[in-house]
Amino acid sequence: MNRIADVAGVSVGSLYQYFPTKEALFAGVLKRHSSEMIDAFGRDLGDIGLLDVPLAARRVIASALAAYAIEPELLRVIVEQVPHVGVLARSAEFEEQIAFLLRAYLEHHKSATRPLNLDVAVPLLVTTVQAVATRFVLSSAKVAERDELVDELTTLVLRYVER
Amino acid sequence: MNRIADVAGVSVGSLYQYFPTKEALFAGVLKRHSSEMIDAFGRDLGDIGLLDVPLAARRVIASALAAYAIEPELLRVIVEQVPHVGVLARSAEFEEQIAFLLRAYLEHHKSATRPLNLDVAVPLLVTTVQAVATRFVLSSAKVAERDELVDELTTLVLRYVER
Amino acid sequence: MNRIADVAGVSVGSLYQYFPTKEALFAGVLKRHSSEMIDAFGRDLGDIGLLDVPLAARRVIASALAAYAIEPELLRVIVEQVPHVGVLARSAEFEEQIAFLLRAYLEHHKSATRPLNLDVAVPLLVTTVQAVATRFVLSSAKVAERDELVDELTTLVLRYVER
Amino acid sequence: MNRIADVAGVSVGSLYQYFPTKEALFAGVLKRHSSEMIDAFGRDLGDIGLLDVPLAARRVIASALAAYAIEPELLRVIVEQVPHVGVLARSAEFEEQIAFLLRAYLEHHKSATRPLNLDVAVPLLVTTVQAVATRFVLSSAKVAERDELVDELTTLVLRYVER
DNA sequence: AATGAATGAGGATTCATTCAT
DNA sequence: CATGAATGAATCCTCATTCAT
Repeated sequence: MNRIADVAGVSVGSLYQYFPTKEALFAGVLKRHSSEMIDAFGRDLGDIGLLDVPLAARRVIASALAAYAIEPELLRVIVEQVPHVGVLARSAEFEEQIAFLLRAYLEHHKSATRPLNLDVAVPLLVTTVQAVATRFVLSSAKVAERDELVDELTTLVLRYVER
Repeated sequence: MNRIADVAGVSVGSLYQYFPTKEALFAGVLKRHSSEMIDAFGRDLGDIGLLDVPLAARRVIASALAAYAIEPELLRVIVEQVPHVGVLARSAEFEEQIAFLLRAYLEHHKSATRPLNLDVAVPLLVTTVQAVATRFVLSSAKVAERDELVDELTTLVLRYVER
Repeated sequence: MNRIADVAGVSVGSLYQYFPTKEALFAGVLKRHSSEMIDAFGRDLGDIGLLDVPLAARRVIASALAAYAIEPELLRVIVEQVPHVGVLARSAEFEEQIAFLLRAYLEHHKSATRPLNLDVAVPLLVTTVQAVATRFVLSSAKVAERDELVDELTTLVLRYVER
Repeated sequence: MNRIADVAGVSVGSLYQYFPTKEALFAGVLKRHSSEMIDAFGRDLGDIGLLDVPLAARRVIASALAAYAIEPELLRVIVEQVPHVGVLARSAEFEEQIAFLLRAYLEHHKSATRPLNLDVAVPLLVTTVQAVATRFVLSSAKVAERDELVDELTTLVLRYVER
């Protein structure tokens, strides 16, 4: 906390005025990161209502990947250094959004997909996207490779839900 | 380290005779866990040479999930508490095994699958299985749900690779 | 460090705010002791410009002995307990002062002394005074004996340099 | 102690069979060093009965210096690293020998010297020789300089006792 | 006598948190 | 509200010593 205060250019005391605890501060950082991911995702996504399913899927996946990449250094620190925060809790809020969106979408296009148990399929797909996205960002791969990865992820998802 | 020694029923000094450092001890635990996962996986897998592709895939996935589940409490601690060890590195050895096996299998059955860039497809699938397995174990879901999850994962994988 | 903090009536943490390391604290104590010896010596010495050589020599030697005696307990601890600090380095700063003064004095009164190789004579005399002074202080001899010792040391030095 | 045992090629247990304590081991090393100094000194000294006083003095001083130099590395460790052993106690035995010899010599040649308080003069001279010898050895000066130092030390001593 | 694994008190250092100014 | 010196529990690690084999 002292080091953080130093870098932030304030005193420890001030830091504690805003965050009663180290964990609270971490939670704040995580929360802000989640929000920024959600915002970036929303902006990037645009209006997918007019797109057909394959294109919409690709757009969603590309936007999700982009969202995970907004702060690579922070993501790395979160994944590698922050204890007490399981992978599951890391970007919880963002994942909930994606899950909510995906579930709504799949329910709405029910007739276009094979019969799915959404309680299983949705977490499965969301976990997959989250894990692949995280690994991609942390591998610091070239941007060029992102398109190919998005293609494959899209294929994976589409083939899975297809009739 | 003192606490660990206490619980282990030995003195700190003895602990340090076997592990020169706290990190060394952690590394040892992780290594043993990896080995046990690999062993369990190998035993569980049995001979898949005689099975057709769908059954083989299901068996591999089921065995992998089971491997992740051999020590749920330890997996939870590893994922949630051990800093400096990214998700990616956590069960590195086990993942390498799976990746190696999968790549060999896909190369061998090349003609039975659509054309795949294995440098992308293999990490994609391995990451997926690892993430889903980890989440499943940590969610402490009932065993009954495992079969359904295995079915879905198998479907996901098979549909992804098939022509 | 904990014990020192206790005795000092502060917490370990505070101690570490002023001395980042145990060695730093030791260095600080040694430095202060050196400074105090130098100050005491300077005060005690007064103006020896007006004195003839024998009297000046006696005054210098007496002041040096007095300087070594300002903190007998500390001197004992320094000599007997502090490792990594050779006798030679112990009161390095003070000795340098004495050496500097002595060399200047001998150069200035060159004509009054026999020809001397100052690179040998100065360390010889300084080492002698330092060793005799230290031993005297640590022997906890009565003060009465100090005068006699000063007399003899003065004789030793004067006879050594005189024509 | 473990490290010492390793280097010595024995087990800690064996070490403790010969030295009940770390301090006892140090004492043993110191004692042996003293003895070796005494032996070397005796051999080097030879028969000074036939020499005149100046030559005898030079021989004694040269032999003393040589004795301090028999194990420079050990002397350095003793002086710089061994705590709980004051300068005074370091080569106690050897110094006692020198002191005994010097006192006997001065008493025997009483008529050839100025009147001396041997209780002051003997410790003074012995301390001087010991300090100068130690500093000389630890300064790792070239051997060539030893002769000059011996000359000066001899001059210092002879002029001090001369009528 | 030799061995060396086991012991555990001791000690240096860190760091989240408090609180008087 | 801000400051930052003070706090001290907690933690990692060392090393002299013991003792069963």
